[in-house]
Amino acid sequence: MTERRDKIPEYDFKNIESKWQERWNEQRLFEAPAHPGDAEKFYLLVMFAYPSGDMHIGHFRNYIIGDAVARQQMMMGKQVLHPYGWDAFGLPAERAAISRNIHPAVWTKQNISVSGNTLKKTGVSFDWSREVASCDPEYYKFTQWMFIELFKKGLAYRQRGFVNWCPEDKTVLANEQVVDGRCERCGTGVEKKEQVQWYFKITDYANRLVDDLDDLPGWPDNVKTMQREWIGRSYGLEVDFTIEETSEKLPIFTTRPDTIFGVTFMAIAPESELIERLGMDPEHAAQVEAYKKEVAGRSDIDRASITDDKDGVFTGKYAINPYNGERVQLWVADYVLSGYGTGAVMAVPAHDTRDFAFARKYDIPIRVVIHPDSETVLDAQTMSEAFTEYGPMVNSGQFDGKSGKAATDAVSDFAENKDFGRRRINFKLKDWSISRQRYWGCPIPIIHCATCGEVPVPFEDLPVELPDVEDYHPKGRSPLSDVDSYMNTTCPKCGGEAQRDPDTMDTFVCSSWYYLRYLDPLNENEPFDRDKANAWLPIDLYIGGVTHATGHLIYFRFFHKFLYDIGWINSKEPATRLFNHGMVSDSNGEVMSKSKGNVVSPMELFEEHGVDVSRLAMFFAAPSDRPVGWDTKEFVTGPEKFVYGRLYPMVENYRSSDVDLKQYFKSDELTSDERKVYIKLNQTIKRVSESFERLQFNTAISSLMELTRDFDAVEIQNDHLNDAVILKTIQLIAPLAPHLAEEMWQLCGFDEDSVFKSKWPEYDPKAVIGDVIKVAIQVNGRLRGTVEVPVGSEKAPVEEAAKENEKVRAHLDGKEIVKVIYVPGRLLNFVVKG
RNA sequence: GCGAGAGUGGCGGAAUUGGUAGACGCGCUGGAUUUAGGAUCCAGUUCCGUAAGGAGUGGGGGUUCAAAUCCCCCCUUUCGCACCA
Repeated sequence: MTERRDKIPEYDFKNIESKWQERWNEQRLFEAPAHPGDAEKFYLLVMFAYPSGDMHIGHFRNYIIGDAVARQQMMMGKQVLHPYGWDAFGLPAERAAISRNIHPAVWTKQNISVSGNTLKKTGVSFDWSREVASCDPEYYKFTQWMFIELFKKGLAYRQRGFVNWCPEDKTVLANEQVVDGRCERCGTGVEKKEQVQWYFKITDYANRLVDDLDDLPGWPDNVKTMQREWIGRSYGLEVDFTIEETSEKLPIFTTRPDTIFGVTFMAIAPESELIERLGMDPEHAAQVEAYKKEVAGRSDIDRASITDDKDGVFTGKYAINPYNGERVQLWVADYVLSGYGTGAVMAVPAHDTRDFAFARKYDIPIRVVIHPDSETVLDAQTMSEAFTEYGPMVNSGQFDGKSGKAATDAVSDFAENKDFGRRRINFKLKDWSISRQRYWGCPIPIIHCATCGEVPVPFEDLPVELPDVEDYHPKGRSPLSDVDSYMNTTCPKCGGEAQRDPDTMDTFVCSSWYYLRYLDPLNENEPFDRDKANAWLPIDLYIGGVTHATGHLIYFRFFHKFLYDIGWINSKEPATRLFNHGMVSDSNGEVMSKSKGNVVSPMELFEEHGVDVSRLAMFFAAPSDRPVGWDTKEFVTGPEKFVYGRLYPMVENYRSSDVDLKQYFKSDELTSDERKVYIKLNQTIKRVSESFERLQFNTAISSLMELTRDFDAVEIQNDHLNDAVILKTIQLIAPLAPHLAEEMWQLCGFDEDSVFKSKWPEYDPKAVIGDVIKVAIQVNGRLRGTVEVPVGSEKAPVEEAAKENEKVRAHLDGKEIVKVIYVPGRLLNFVVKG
């Protein structure tokens, strides 16, 4: 090995990496044209990142996965678009800046530069000419444009309502940003607060967001399931009950109309305005008031944890069931959510778990109206839990005997005919709250005028620039509201004195359309040119973490559909294939964090082992969708030996035979060793190509290791074959170890053209199976030996050969052969008796 | 609690989707080289057994000539949802 290394220049990764990075840059190898042209297009997108201090090893993994795909697609002849940018507005940047006492703008800019440098050092094939940062006025000008377009269509509206308030960050959070009742960012318990907020009416798109998931076969099922559940569509019936004395209607939503004769009480949410209009007597009114106060003091965390213990208070009032005219008690109960359905429920203790618990606690009657089947009879007195399945209706007058869908339909039809009810679809998904009372975000482009109301800023005046303020600290109201020069303006409509909206937008708004801006990043007049955008859309592969399943990935589909509706793009879904990469943790499976001191920086890795060895090590550690517990020594050793001991030294063996890479070799022109290597080569091409389709680069690398090992083990006389193996190996490894491959490619004499301009190898279909094949011989399903037979052998000769085998014979002796099963090219199984 | 996924050597992980389980790599053992260490190379490495042979893909059952792979029950684990009427 040492003698070999003397002949070729040592692999000096530092110089070689920067050499090729410079060259790619000069040649603009990764810059995509405005239109893909005649070649098939491939839009590869990795989720852009928030620019924190520096790149994490998890980012490193994410980007090299995309990079490998991009480079291979390029070699497959596609016109690839692989852009990158920065999700630069938002709370984390602002909080970090505050703790360092640096202005968020300065801090963000610094970090974009630091992270950008690290990224450039990894040699990822991003088209940097399309780089965007969501905090640039040229970018957020069009975030504001998006807002106004939504506003014009009535899909952006302002409303007073209960919001999730994080007392630590002093801002409102979207439902998606509240996890287990806590702020996703800082972990503080979220409070309910009433406030005027801007909302995007994403619920208008709820049906399509669910239905169109069926048109996304390239999305992982778990993400689609999560989105379906998050949107939470349910079909049911809205029925108007009536409040006894006031005759006010009390609509409720139910998915179980077939249980409506079992209603024994009603419950309304403590937040419901209806409570005030009930006309309760003073005693009950006081109890209800006390209960409301108590509930208001409960945090979301408490509410979530008391799932078993339901409580509530009786109002002293009654409601009438329109089906049977019965009067039932009306309660106020915490377990009724004000934000879902009508904020009131009909309670059927016999057939609903929650109602059952409540009824038992407060001694409310339980009435059975569904039986499991016609034989089994339930007894309300002795039931230990609610029966929540479908079955024939009983005690339900004219509906008795009907069950399941027929029952639901009959009961629903009845209500619709009598006009006291209607079929309805309800969603768990709520409108997207986007106002943030923070400084570092995209200003909301609305002017509040006393006479004209909410007036959008005219396009000519966009962007509404975020003013440079002294004090950007959060104080519970937007810091912008204290900046008079910003707030005071004139109404674009009437010219009178008016005020700007003081809030900024949730960063998820900024990240909902960035993939479109990449398609025309310098356009000053439009968010993007329609032709350019449609030429590249949809995204062919979108790579990112599962964490965004119910947040970003729903918002971004919503935006895409909206833009489709208003005629800006002609695809209904933004991305045809989604890939979730696995996370990187430390070797104990723990998240890397500065406080634990277990952070592995990609830069350290590059310094010590070079970018390409680091890449190979990461790829080799696990398939891309699985988590990796990173251990530098364990993971790097193998790939490093492979590169220095086997792969790179191949170049020294190159014979400059001027081989045509399209040439296939015929059996009779090769020795048997050569034939073996040729077959191995083609099997490897096949396996590596398949590995790329599944993004399973670990198996790609292992087959390349096998190929180089087998190649080293034999003497190759045929110069063309020798060189073909070397060149194709370089091509196959190129997307995974790009600098190394370029260097080797050049050492083999390809001075002019990048290996990425060469054509991805195709395998010789006649050479993926050897001429001779090993067939396993089993007796009663257990392996007793193997025989070598020519490819395509019939059963009889294989059976003959098998019987020659001593061990096999030993197991056949004295037994009766009942059956012989032959799987051509695989195995032969004797089934024996006795 | 509900839903989805996963469980294969000491470790990361393979297995053409029902057909020779453990590819490839790490680690380990022995040997070669070396003043020594490191590095490198060769051989071995699922477990029990000197061997013949047997057992073996979380556990138990089943289908099949043949199961890591398909079916049923259970255990463990990861993730998501968690009063959605």
